[in-house]
Amino acid sequence: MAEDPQPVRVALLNDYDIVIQGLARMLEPYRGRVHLVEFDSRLPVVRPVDVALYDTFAQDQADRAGLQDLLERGAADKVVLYSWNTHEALVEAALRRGASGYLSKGMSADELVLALEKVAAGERVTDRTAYREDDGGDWPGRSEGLSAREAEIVALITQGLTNDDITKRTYLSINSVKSYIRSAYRKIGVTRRPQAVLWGVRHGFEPDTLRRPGPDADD
Amino acid sequence: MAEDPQPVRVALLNDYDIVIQGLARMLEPYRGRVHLVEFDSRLPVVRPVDVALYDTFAQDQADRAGLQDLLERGAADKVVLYSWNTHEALVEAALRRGASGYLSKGMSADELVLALEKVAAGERVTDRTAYREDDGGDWPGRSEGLSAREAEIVALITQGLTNDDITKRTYLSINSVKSYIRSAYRKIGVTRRPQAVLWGVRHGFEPDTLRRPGPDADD
DNA sequence: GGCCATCTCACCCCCAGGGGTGGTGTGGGA
DNA sequence: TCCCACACCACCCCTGGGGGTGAGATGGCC
Repeated sequence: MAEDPQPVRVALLNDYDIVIQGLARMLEPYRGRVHLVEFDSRLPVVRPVDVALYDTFAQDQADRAGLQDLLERGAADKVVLYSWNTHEALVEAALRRGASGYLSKGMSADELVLALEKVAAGERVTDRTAYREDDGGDWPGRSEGLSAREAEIVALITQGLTNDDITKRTYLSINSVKSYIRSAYRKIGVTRRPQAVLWGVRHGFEPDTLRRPGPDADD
Repeated sequence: MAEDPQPVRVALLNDYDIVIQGLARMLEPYRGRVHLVEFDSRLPVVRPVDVALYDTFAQDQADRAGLQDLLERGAADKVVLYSWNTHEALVEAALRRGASGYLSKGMSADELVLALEKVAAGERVTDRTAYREDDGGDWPGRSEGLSAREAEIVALITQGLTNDDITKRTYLSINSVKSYIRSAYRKIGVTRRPQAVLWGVRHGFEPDTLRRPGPDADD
């Protein structure tokens, strides 16, 4: 490791600031190897970074979206997807669209940092470890008892998507989506979608539009 | 009129401040006869007034609600309903529940002021003039092209009510409710209820919780 | 081992909602 | 007179959504 003494400059991307904050907390112990330069929700990265880490919670899985839209010109040329959706087809689609890596949320923080370093060094890295909630990160609704998946479904409902839209966004079957809706509704105490939307609006499930410097920004 | 030189002290009540402001603008030219003392959204009247004028836009029509809950003890003992719902049964129910008057939004401002003066003088006043939008007042969504009735329906949707709930709140048939929904959705550019809820949240259709002194308050 | 949580999925049934069509009445403006 | 807007209503049909039941897999804890 002595051959790569420069920390990797990283931007964290997701539409929910709480998700970014959770990721930043996960990477906090590794600030000697990873510099957190910028956090962006629905805004492109403007500061120069080595890697943009895009958490796919409740948003495009990069199977359609243009990855280059995530970055201002010159900010970076490496985008890494960080997701719990690790279907092989999805991973391949993202790589075909120019992603420099596709990492599973099932990785430990240590593994994640190592993977970021590899990507910064020019490798293309993929990992499909099964996701488990113990592995760090944060999401809206966690303090209200929602699992990560339930929270993602509620976030997509709060964005106004139909169940069918949600199947396409999450790569789940309609039956799985309905199951998550059922369990989530029980936890948040609603029975109809308009109620769920209102609950989501009032509990931080609307996407943020926000750019913030990370602790290691040069500003 | 020389026999009643004291202006009537009035509080205006409705869950949407824009509705209160519209009503206040309507009464503005009559400030010599009507003192606007307090404006309350979802909070009880605390300042002493002669009459509390309760606009029923998108809320209980006082057919069930306790009118006394609208007032702090000692604030006033006269509540007047101001509504475009003028079914005879509804008027009677409200009077039975202690309302001191039931006034139609179809009245002119002049007529409204006269009626308030009568109520303050101890009379029980009812008016069932047919409603027309030209007659003053304001509502959320007006600048977006919604009629008063369409706006009320959208407000109730934004509050999370089902269509059946709305029939009970508005005294309309389910088919009328659906018709209003159709026309409102066309105007605001949505096709599903969750979208309508989000639109409503973003366009001032969530109820306010607010108490404000009127221009004539003694504070 | 059992239990629980989470993820994922299937199937059945019914309700809530929304598209469409059509209609009546009132009032105002050209 | 016609047209438009608004209020109000009916009926038809279909979609979107949500309740229920059941199942499988994994992992962690007692």
